[in-house]
Amino acid sequence: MMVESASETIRTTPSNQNGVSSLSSQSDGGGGREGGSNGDTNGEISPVDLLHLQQQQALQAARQFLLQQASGLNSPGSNEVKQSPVQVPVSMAMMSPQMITPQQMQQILSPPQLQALLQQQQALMLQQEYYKKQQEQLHLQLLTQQQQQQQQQQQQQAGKQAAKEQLGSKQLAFQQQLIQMQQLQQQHILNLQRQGLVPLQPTAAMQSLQQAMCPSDLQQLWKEVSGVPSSEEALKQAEGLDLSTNSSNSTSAFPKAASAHIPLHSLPNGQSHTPKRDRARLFEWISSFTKADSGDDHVPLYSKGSQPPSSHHEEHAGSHPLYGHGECKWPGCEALCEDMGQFIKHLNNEHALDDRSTAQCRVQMQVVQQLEIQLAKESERLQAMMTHLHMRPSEPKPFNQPLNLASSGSLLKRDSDAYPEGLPHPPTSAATPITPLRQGPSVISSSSLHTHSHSHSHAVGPIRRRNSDKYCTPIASELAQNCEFYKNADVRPPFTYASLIRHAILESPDRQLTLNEIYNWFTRKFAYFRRNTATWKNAVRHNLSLHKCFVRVENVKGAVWTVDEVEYQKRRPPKMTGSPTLVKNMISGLGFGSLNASYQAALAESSLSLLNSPPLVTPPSAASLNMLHVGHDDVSSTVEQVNSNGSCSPTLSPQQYSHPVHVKEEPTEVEEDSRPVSLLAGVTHSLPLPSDERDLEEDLPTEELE
DNA sequence: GGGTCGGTAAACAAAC
DNA sequence: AGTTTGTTTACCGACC
Repeated sequence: MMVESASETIRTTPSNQNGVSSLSSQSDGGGGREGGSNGDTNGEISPVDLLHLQQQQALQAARQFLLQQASGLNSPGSNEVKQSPVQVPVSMAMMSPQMITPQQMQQILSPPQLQALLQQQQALMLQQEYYKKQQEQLHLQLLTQQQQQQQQQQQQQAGKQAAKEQLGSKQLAFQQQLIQMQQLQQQHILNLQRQGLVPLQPTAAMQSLQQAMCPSDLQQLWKEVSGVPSSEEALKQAEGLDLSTNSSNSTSAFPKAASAHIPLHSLPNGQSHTPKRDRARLFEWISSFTKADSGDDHVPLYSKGSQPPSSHHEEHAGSHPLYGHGECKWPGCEALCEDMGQFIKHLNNEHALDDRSTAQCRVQMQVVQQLEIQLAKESERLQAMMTHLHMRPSEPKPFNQPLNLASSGSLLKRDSDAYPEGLPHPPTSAATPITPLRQGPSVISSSSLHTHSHSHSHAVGPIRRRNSDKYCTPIASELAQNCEFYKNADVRPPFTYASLIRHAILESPDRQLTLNEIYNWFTRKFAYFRRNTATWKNAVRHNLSLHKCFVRVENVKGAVWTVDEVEYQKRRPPKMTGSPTLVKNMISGLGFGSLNASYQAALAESSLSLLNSPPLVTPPSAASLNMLHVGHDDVSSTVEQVNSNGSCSPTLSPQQYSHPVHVKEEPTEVEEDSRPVSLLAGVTHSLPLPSDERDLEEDLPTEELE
């Protein structure tokens, strides 16, 4: 890594897109320096820098995250959901955080993971701030209240006993609130930090809600919930005892939800519309709602204990949906109640029908609604996935048909078209936080998934992921899913230059590109390649020349580069030619023998992120699955097949299209596609891992054709 | 420890 | 003349 960073600072080129390459600059000491001219190293902060920064933060979070995992940290008082702490490959978890460099992190974690971490961290920071404020406010209030009390006591000493008592009790309540607040905070922070691993928690739910709603919605919602002091509350406030409202934002009742993003816009109590007016109407509204959609109790979300759902708030003999583990499960409450009786009392006292309660109820309904929507979506997706997969076994060796070509493939293809050739592509949304929202959940990036063992050793910035490149990374799918990410985040893509180049070429309409077009493709697709142009361009050229699989073809207009698939395949020597059984074993092994654990972890993770990820985000789903089976290297299947307008016959063997030079024809490849099978095979019979996984990839195809 | 592979640096030449 | 493109060599680190 030293080498890399050093070299980066030293050379790099200013040149940018338009191929103004910089090779020349290398020789002349003067011209160099472009690093600066690139904008990233210069005084002002470029979008890229911002991204960098954010990535750093995310990485920090990731470290923390891993540390927690390693230490088996699990939320203490937590919920039923006993998530296994291992959601990340063990190897990663074992690493001591200090040993993980940002670059390692980048490579260890898939882009989606990074995104998630980033988001988490941001949310965490915001929350912490929020809590801090809350606490400060509470303390302040406590103090002032004490003063008031003292004054009152002095003034009207014996006088108003009653009033005093009232005050006292309120103060008590207040203190209790403070304590609760702290508890909440701690717990919530824990939750947040652990969210990547433990989904389906109140926090997660709230967060997803937040994310599902636009900030303004949330603001309004929270204003309604908290910002608007009711007439009674106003009174309390006069006494300095207000518990439910806080100066600026949100309420103490729902610190969790309020925190994360809202603070950004810190709702300055601008318009407190919807005053508590007629709570009667509110109540009506609510009850109509509950009738409408609550045949089922959603409450369980908040009841850590497994209380059998009892009909609406009816206090049942021994159980109540809002009561569990000696705590009140009213959102944000968690007051301790020794027994049911006490709880009922508490319920009636603290959560009576008032504005706050109704508002909270509304929020809860929103939460439920969101979750239901989400659930419906996910269910549907699951259904589709399952049906899709179940069909798989029937075609055990259909080479190439990576299951989901349709989805990822098409995506990918179009994507390329979207950009005019040679366009300088301004760092699109680089200025924004990595644009986590869109890409979302692709979660289990193949790389992360497959990178099990030695993956973390790619400490070095360089792509250098042999394994992934070889048999783990389906560039096509990975790119398809994370194309936005790579486009905007200054993260090095986990692919080798060769595979990237190949991808670029195959992705092109004619399956041939000029050098400059290749450059453009790189810069277009990867923010990372918008810097240090001299370096990577040199690498590209180097690769083009070095690898036989890249064939230079003289064209009318000059020279273009094409891919000789056969050669490309040769690069990795096929070890086992195919005994079907062997192959089969390999496949299964490939799919799951080695991946089993990580695969499952990834799966869990994916579902997790699903839950956590904002709906806005493209639903994770299919995509992630896609990667799983398309898990072969590079571009391959997706690109080829889809790209060729469906014209490509899946059954073609590499040999068949071996004309190096005029490529453009029907390409190809069948290669790796056997992977899909692997998924199934792996699932059904998880065999011991094969010795060398990559072989499969390449060999299969050939043999399959027979 | 040696081989392979991928990334990087750099020298050089030919073409533009 | 300067730049781009292409080739080649060398070195390093990671992985096997």
